[in-house]
Amino acid sequence: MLSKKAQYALKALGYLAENRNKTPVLITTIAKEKHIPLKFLENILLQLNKAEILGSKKGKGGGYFLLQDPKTISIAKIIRIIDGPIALLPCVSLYFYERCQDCNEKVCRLNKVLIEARDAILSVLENKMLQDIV
Amino acid sequence: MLSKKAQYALKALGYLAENRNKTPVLITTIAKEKHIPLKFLENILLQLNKAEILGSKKGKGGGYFLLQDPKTISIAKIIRIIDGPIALLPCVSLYFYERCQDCNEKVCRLNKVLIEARDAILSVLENKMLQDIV
DNA sequence: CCGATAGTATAGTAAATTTGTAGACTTGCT
DNA sequence: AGCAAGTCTACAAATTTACTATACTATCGG
Repeated sequence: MLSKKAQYALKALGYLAENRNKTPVLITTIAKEKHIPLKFLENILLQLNKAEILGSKKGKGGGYFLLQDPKTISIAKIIRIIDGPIALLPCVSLYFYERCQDCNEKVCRLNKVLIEARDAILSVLENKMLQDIV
Repeated sequence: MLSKKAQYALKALGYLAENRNKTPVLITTIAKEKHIPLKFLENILLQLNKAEILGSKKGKGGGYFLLQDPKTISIAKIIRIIDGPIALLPCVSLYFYERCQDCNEKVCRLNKVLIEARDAILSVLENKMLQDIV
Protein backbone atom coordinates (compact mmCIF):
# COMPACT_ATOMS: atom_id res chain seq x y z
CA MET A 1 0.00 0.00 0.00
CA LEU A 2 1.06 3.57 -0.66
CA SER A 3 1.89 5.72 2.36
CA LYS A 4 0.12 9.02 3.01
CA LYS A 5 3.38 10.66 2.03
CA ALA A 6 3.29 9.09 -1.42
CA GLN A 7 -0.37 10.03 -1.84
CA TYR A 8 0.42 13.62 -0.90
CA ALA A 9 3.37 13.64 -3.28
CA LEU A 10 1.19 12.47 -6.16
CA LYS A 11 -1.45 15.09 -5.37
CA ALA A 12 1.12 17.85 -5.08
CA LEU A 13 2.83 16.86 -8.31
CA GLY A 14 -0.54 16.70 -10.00
CA TYR A 15 -1.22 20.24 -8.89
CA LEU A 16 2.17 21.41 -10.14
CA ALA A 17 1.57 19.69 -13.44
CA GLU A 18 -1.74 21.52 -13.85
CA ASN A 19 -0.11 24.84 -13.06
CA ARG A 20 2.86 24.51 -15.28
CA ASN A 21 4.09 27.40 -17.46
CA LYS A 22 3.01 29.78 -14.73
CA THR A 23 5.09 31.30 -11.97
CA PRO A 24 6.46 28.95 -9.28
CA VAL A 25 3.84 27.69 -6.85
CA LEU A 26 4.03 28.32 -3.10
CA ILE A 27 4.13 25.34 -0.73
CA THR A 28 1.37 27.10 1.17
CA THR A 29 -0.83 27.19 -1.91
CA ILE A 30 -0.41 23.49 -2.61
CA ALA A 31 -1.02 22.66 1.04
CA LYS A 32 -4.28 24.61 1.06
CA GLU A 33 -5.54 23.45 -2.31
CA LYS A 34 -4.78 19.80 -1.71
CA HIS A 35 -5.41 19.70 2.05
CA ILE A 36 -1.94 18.56 3.00
CA PRO A 37 -0.29 19.47 6.34
CA LEU A 38 2.12 22.28 5.52
CA LYS A 39 5.26 21.14 7.29
CA PHE A 40 4.80 17.58 6.09
CA LEU A 41 4.46 18.83 2.55
CA GLU A 42 7.67 20.84 2.92
CA ASN A 43 9.55 17.62 3.60
CA ILE A 44 7.93 15.86 0.69
CA LEU A 45 8.66 18.61 -1.81
CA LEU A 46 12.22 18.82 -0.56
CA GLN A 47 12.63 15.13 -1.21
CA LEU A 48 11.27 15.56 -4.74
CA ASN A 49 13.60 18.49 -5.19
CA LYS A 50 16.63 16.42 -4.18
CA ALA A 51 15.49 13.70 -6.56
CA GLU A 52 15.53 16.35 -9.28
CA ILE A 53 11.85 16.11 -10.05
CA LEU A 54 11.21 19.60 -8.75
CA GLY A 55 13.10 22.86 -8.94
CA SER A 56 12.68 25.68 -6.46
CA LYS A 57 13.14 29.38 -6.20
CA LYS A 58 13.56 31.25 -2.96
CA GLY A 59 12.37 34.70 -1.99
CA LYS A 60 9.48 36.73 -3.31
CA GLY A 61 7.92 35.24 -6.42
CA GLY A 62 9.52 31.94 -5.48
CA GLY A 63 8.06 28.47 -5.02
CA TYR A 64 8.27 25.04 -6.59
CA PHE A 65 7.96 23.95 -10.21
CA LEU A 66 8.38 20.79 -12.24
CA LEU A 67 11.79 20.31 -13.83
CA GLN A 68 10.54 17.84 -16.41
CA ASP A 69 7.58 17.45 -18.67
CA PRO A 70 4.76 15.59 -16.86
CA LYS A 71 4.70 13.26 -19.86
CA THR A 72 8.14 11.97 -18.90
CA ILE A 73 7.72 11.38 -15.16
CA SER A 74 6.37 7.90 -14.45
CA ILE A 75 4.19 7.04 -11.49
CA ALA A 76 6.68 4.28 -10.67
CA LYS A 77 9.46 6.83 -10.32
CA ILE A 78 7.47 9.00 -7.93
CA ILE A 79 6.48 6.04 -5.76
CA ARG A 80 10.08 4.87 -5.59
CA ILE A 81 11.36 8.26 -4.49
CA ILE A 82 8.86 8.50 -1.66
CA ASP A 83 8.07 4.94 -0.59
CA GLY A 84 10.99 2.95 -1.95
CA PRO A 85 10.54 -0.48 -3.53
CA ILE A 86 7.47 -1.41 -5.53
CA ALA A 87 8.34 -5.12 -5.50
CA LEU A 88 6.91 -7.39 -2.82
CA LEU A 89 10.32 -8.38 -1.43
CA PRO A 90 13.77 -6.78 -1.55
CA CYS A 91 15.15 -9.89 -3.25
CA VAL A 92 13.04 -9.13 -6.34
CA SER A 93 13.46 -5.36 -6.34
CA LEU A 94 15.16 -3.73 -9.32
CA TYR A 95 16.18 -0.51 -7.58
CA PHE A 96 16.35 -1.60 -3.93
CA TYR A 97 17.70 -5.13 -4.27
CA GLU A 98 18.86 -6.99 -1.19
CA ARG A 99 19.91 -10.59 -1.04
CA CYS A 100 17.59 -13.04 0.67
CA GLN A 101 18.70 -14.59 3.94
CA ASP A 102 17.44 -18.16 4.18
CA CYS A 103 16.87 -18.80 0.53
CA ASN A 104 18.81 -19.50 -2.60
CA GLU A 105 17.37 -17.21 -5.24
CA LYS A 106 18.53 -19.47 -8.03
CA VAL A 107 16.15 -22.21 -6.95
CA CYS A 108 13.56 -20.28 -4.92
CA ARG A 109 10.22 -20.63 -6.63
CA LEU A 110 8.65 -17.79 -4.68
CA ASN A 111 11.35 -15.56 -6.08
CA LYS A 112 10.24 -16.43 -9.59
CA VAL A 113 6.60 -15.71 -8.83
CA LEU A 114 7.37 -12.38 -7.22
CA ILE A 115 9.51 -11.33 -10.15
CA GLU A 116 6.55 -12.02 -12.40
CA ALA A 117 4.32 -10.00 -10.11
CA ARG A 118 6.80 -7.14 -10.08
CA ASP A 119 7.06 -7.10 -13.85
CA ALA A 120 3.29 -7.11 -14.15
CA ILE A 121 2.75 -4.12 -11.88
CA LEU A 122 5.70 -2.26 -13.38
CA SER A 123 4.32 -2.74 -16.87
CA VAL A 124 1.59 -0.38 -15.71
CA LEU A 125 3.38 1.98 -13.33
CA GLU A 126 6.41 2.58 -15.56
CA ASN A 127 4.17 3.48 -18.47
CA LYS A 128 1.68 5.69 -16.72
CA MET A 129 2.97 9.20 -16.40
CA LEU A 130 2.23 12.16 -14.18
CA GLN A 131 0.38 13.57 -17.19
CA ASP A 132 -2.01 10.63 -16.99
CA ILE A 133 -3.27 11.48 -13.51
CA VAL A 134 -4.07 15.20 -13.82
CA MET B 1 6.15 -5.06 0.50
CA LEU B 2 5.26 -8.29 2.22
CA SER B 3 5.54 -8.38 6.00
CA LYS B 4 7.73 -10.91 7.78
CA LYS B 5 4.52 -12.54 8.86
CA ALA B 6 3.43 -13.11 5.28
CA GLN B 7 6.85 -14.45 4.36
CA TYR B 8 6.73 -16.86 7.28
CA ALA B 9 3.22 -17.89 6.30
CA LEU B 10 4.32 -18.69 2.76
CA LYS B 11 7.30 -20.68 4.01
CA ALA B 12 5.22 -22.60 6.51
CA LEU B 13 2.55 -23.38 3.93
CA GLY B 14 5.24 -24.46 1.52
CA TYR B 15 6.54 -26.88 4.09
CA LEU B 16 3.06 -28.23 4.76
CA ALA B 17 2.48 -28.64 1.04
CA GLU B 18 5.68 -30.67 0.73
CA ASN B 19 4.69 -32.88 3.63
CA ARG B 20 1.16 -33.54 2.60
CA ASN B 21 -0.37 -37.02 2.81
CA LYS B 22 1.69 -37.62 5.90
CA THR B 23 0.69 -37.26 9.52
CA PRO B 24 -0.05 -33.72 10.79
CA VAL B 25 3.06 -31.58 11.23
CA LEU B 26 4.03 -30.04 14.58
CA ILE B 27 4.37 -26.25 14.86
CA THR B 28 7.73 -26.94 16.48
CA THR B 29 8.90 -28.87 13.44
CA ILE B 30 7.94 -26.12 11.02
CA ALA B 31 9.53 -23.48 13.25
CA LYS B 32 12.82 -25.40 13.35
CA GLU B 33 12.93 -26.35 9.69
CA LYS B 34 12.03 -22.89 8.42
CA HIS B 35 13.74 -20.81 11.15
CA ILE B 36 10.61 -19.07 12.32
CA PRO B 37 10.12 -17.87 15.94
CA LEU B 38 7.85 -20.48 17.52
CA LYS B 39 5.28 -18.28 19.24
CA PHE B 40 5.05 -15.99 16.22
CA LEU B 41 4.43 -18.99 14.03
CA GLU B 42 1.68 -20.19 16.37
CA ASN B 43 -0.20 -16.96 15.71
CA ILE B 44 0.28 -17.22 11.98
CA LEU B 45 -0.89 -20.81 11.75
CA LEU B 46 -3.88 -20.01 13.91
CA GLN B 47 -4.82 -17.24 11.51
CA LEU B 48 -4.53 -19.61 8.57
CA ASN B 49 -6.60 -22.12 10.49
CA LYS B 50 -9.37 -19.58 11.05
CA ALA B 51 -9.25 -18.71 7.37
CA GLU B 52 -9.85 -22.38 6.68
CA ILE B 53 -6.61 -22.91 4.87
CA LEU B 54 -5.27 -25.18 7.58
CA GLY B 55 -6.81 -27.86 9.75
CA SER B 56 -5.40 -28.90 13.10
CA LYS B 57 -5.41 -31.82 15.42
CA LYS B 58 -4.71 -31.62 19.13
CA GLY B 59 -3.02 -34.11 21.42
CA LYS B 60 -0.45 -36.76 20.60
CA GLY B 61 0.00 -37.29 16.89
CA GLY B 62 -1.56 -33.88 16.31
CA GLY B 63 -0.36 -30.87 14.37
CA TYR B 64 -1.32 -28.84 11.35
CA PHE B 65 -2.21 -29.90 7.81
CA LEU B 66 -3.52 -28.32 4.62
CA LEU B 67 -7.28 -28.48 4.14
CA GLN B 68 -7.11 -27.94 0.40
CA ASP B 69 -4.99 -29.08 -2.48
CA PRO B 70 -1.94 -26.79 -2.90
CA LYS B 71 -2.98 -26.46 -6.55
CA THR B 72 -6.09 -24.57 -5.45
CA ILE B 73 -4.64 -22.09 -2.95
CA SER B 74 -3.48 -18.92 -4.67
CA ILE B 75 -0.60 -16.78 -3.47
CA ALA B 76 -2.98 -13.82 -3.58
CA LYS B 77 -5.28 -15.50 -1.10
CA ILE B 78 -2.48 -16.19 1.35
CA ILE B 79 -1.17 -12.63 1.16
CA ARG B 80 -4.67 -11.24 1.74
CA ILE B 81 -5.23 -13.38 4.82
CA ILE B 82 -2.01 -12.26 6.42
CA ASP B 83 -1.25 -8.77 5.11
CA GLY B 84 -4.61 -7.59 3.84
CA PRO B 85 -4.96 -5.60 0.62
CA ILE B 86 -2.73 -6.19 -2.38
CA ALA B 87 -3.88 -3.00 -4.10
CA LEU B 88 -1.92 0.21 -3.64
CA LEU B 89 -4.83 2.10 -2.07
CA PRO B 90 -8.01 1.01 -0.27
CA CYS B 91 -10.11 2.82 -2.89
CA VAL B 92 -8.95 0.33 -5.53
CA SER B 93 -9.00 -2.80 -3.38
CA LEU B 94 -11.35 -5.61 -4.33
CA TYR B 95 -11.53 -7.26 -0.90
CA PHE B 96 -10.71 -4.36 1.41
CA TYR B 97 -12.41 -1.48 -0.36
CA GLU B 98 -12.77 1.86 1.40
CA ARG B 99 -14.05 5.05 -0.13
CA CYS B 100 -11.55 7.82 -0.79
CA GLN B 101 -11.76 11.00 1.26
CA ASP B 102 -10.81 14.00 -0.87
CA CYS B 103 -11.41 12.50 -4.25
CA ASN B 104 -14.25 11.56 -6.50
CA GLU B 105 -13.46 8.08 -7.76
CA LYS B 106 -15.60 8.53 -10.84
CA VAL B 107 -13.26 11.21 -12.18
CA CYS B 108 -10.03 10.46 -10.31
CA ARG B 109 -7.38 9.54 -12.86
CA LEU B 110 -5.05 8.07 -10.24
CA ASN B 111 -7.84 5.68 -9.33
CA LYS B 112 -7.91 4.40 -12.90
CA VAL B 113 -4.16 3.89 -12.98
CA LEU B 114 -4.10 2.05 -9.68
CA ILE B 115 -6.93 -0.23 -10.78
CA GLU B 116 -4.84 -1.14 -13.82
CA ALA B 117 -1.85 -1.78 -11.56
CA ARG B 118 -3.95 -3.92 -9.25
CA ASP B 119 -5.31 -5.98 -12.12
CA ALA B 120 -1.82 -6.48 -13.48
CA ILE B 121 -0.36 -7.80 -10.25
CA LEU B 122 -3.44 -9.90 -9.54
CA SER B 123 -3.20 -11.51 -12.96
CA VAL B 124 -0.06 -13.10 -11.57
CA LEU B 125 -0.85 -13.62 -7.90
CA GLU B 126 -4.33 -15.05 -8.43
CA ASN B 127 -2.98 -17.59 -10.88
CA LYS B 128 0.12 -18.71 -9.06
CA MET B 129 -0.69 -21.36 -6.53
CA LEU B 130 0.93 -22.70 -3.40
CA GLN B 131 1.92 -25.66 -5.57
CA ASP B 132 4.00 -23.30 -7.70
CA ILE B 133 6.30 -22.23 -4.88
CA VAL B 134 7.31 -25.55 -3.35
C1' DC C 1 22.08 46.72 2.62
C1' DC C 2 17.84 45.72 5.07
C1' DG C 3 13.80 43.35 5.83
C1' DA C 4 10.29 40.51 4.18
C1' DT C 5 9.52 36.36 1.61
C1' DA C 6 10.10 31.73 0.71
C1' DG C 7 12.59 27.47 0.55
C1' DT C 8 16.30 24.27 3.37
C1' DA C 9 17.75 21.42 6.99
C1' DT C 10 17.63 18.75 10.98
C1' DA C 11 15.78 17.03 14.84
C1' DG C 12 12.09 15.73 17.62
C1' DT C 13 7.57 13.46 18.92
C1' DA C 14 3.14 10.96 19.12
C1' DA C 15 0.56 7.32 17.22
C1' DA C 16 0.28 3.22 14.77
C1' DT C 17 2.05 -1.02 13.13
C1' DT C 18 5.10 -4.83 13.11
C1' DT C 19 7.46 -8.38 15.27
C1' DG C 20 7.81 -11.19 18.77
C1' DT C 21 6.86 -13.13 23.84
C1' DA C 22 4.39 -15.05 28.02
C1' DG C 23 1.32 -17.65 30.27
C1' DA C 24 -2.80 -19.76 31.16
C1' DC C 25 -6.34 -22.63 28.90
C1' DT C 26 -8.65 -26.35 26.13
C1' DT C 27 -8.89 -30.53 23.79
C1' DG C 28 -7.72 -35.20 22.55
C1' DC C 29 -5.32 -39.43 23.22
C1' DT C 30 -3.69 -43.46 25.89
C1' DA D 1 -5.17 -39.24 35.21
C1' DG D 2 -1.65 -37.16 32.70
C1' DC D 3 0.85 -35.77 28.84
C1' DA D 4 0.86 -33.80 24.23
C1' DA D 5 -0.50 -30.68 21.35
C1' DG D 6 -3.01 -26.57 19.61
C1' DT D 7 -5.85 -22.04 21.33
C1' DC D 8 -6.45 -17.64 23.20
C1' DT D 9 -5.43 -13.19 25.13
C1' DA D 10 -2.65 -9.83 26.41
C1' DC D 11 1.47 -7.65 26.53
C1' DA D 12 6.05 -5.46 25.04
C1' DA D 13 9.90 -4.00 22.23
C1' DA D 14 11.24 -2.16 17.90
C1' DT D 15 10.28 0.17 13.89
C1' DT D 16 7.82 3.08 10.84
C1' DT D 17 4.62 6.67 9.79
C1' DA D 18 2.80 11.07 10.02
C1' DC D 19 3.47 15.20 11.54
C1' DT D 20 5.75 19.48 14.16
C1' DA D 21 9.31 22.82 15.72
C1' DT D 22 12.94 25.60 15.17
C1' DA D 23 16.59 27.65 13.23
C1' DC D 24 19.00 28.69 8.96
C1' DT D 25 19.88 30.36 4.11
C1' DA D 26 18.90 32.48 -0.28
C1' DT D 27 16.46 35.98 -3.09
C1' DC D 28 14.18 40.16 -4.20
C1' DG D 29 12.34 44.94 -3.84
C1' DG D 30 13.27 49.35 -2.28
